[in-house]
Amino acid sequence: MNSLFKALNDPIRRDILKHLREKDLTAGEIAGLFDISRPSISHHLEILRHAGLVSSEKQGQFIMYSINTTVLDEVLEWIISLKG
Amino acid sequence: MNSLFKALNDPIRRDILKHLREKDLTAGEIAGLFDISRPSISHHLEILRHAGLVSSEKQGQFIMYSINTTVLDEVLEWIISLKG
DNA sequence: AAAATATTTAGACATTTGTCTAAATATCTA
DNA sequence: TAGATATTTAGACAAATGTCTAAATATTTT
Repeated sequence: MNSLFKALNDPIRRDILKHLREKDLTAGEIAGLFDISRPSISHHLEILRHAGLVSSEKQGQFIMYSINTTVLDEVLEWIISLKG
Repeated sequence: MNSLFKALNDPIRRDILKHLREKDLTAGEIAGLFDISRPSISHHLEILRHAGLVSSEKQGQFIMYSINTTVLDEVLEWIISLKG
């Protein structure tokens, strides 16, 4: 729960998720979409991965990232229960 | 959007919202529910207020806080659009 | 095998965040 | 009007966060 809200609390990470919604992307492709360094993107991806929001798979020398939205159900339920 | 995710990214603030869901509370009553200082609670309340998640009304020497869940619709829509 | 490419890890650094104590402001009560 | 109560504001400080450059690891290509 904590790691989910934490992962969502950054505009770059939210933007990464929006892009991954369209299609899977390699770390390099994701880095190319933003004006920050590759190591910084790598760090953001690790936070998203730790929250379960993305998964990664090594494909040769590339690493392909995909979104996993099922963990967001927990957030949805939390918010909905608050709106009750 | 940013201030909303930021406000939600703290367990104490999320807990304050859960309590306010039950009934309106004064700043002092809220402070009594947690093991941190009154100024810290005051600071958390200011962040929630800034995000539009709570509103406050002065009642004599007290300040009564209420939850406002309508701003959460924006978050809900963001998440749902991500789940597509 | 060496060079090139893709990505992460390590370490440094400035900014933001959450907490505290002390002081200020406002309201109520004797 | 004093004193008590409720809350915030101000300022300090440690910890967390986001960024960077340099170096390490792994894979592909020549």
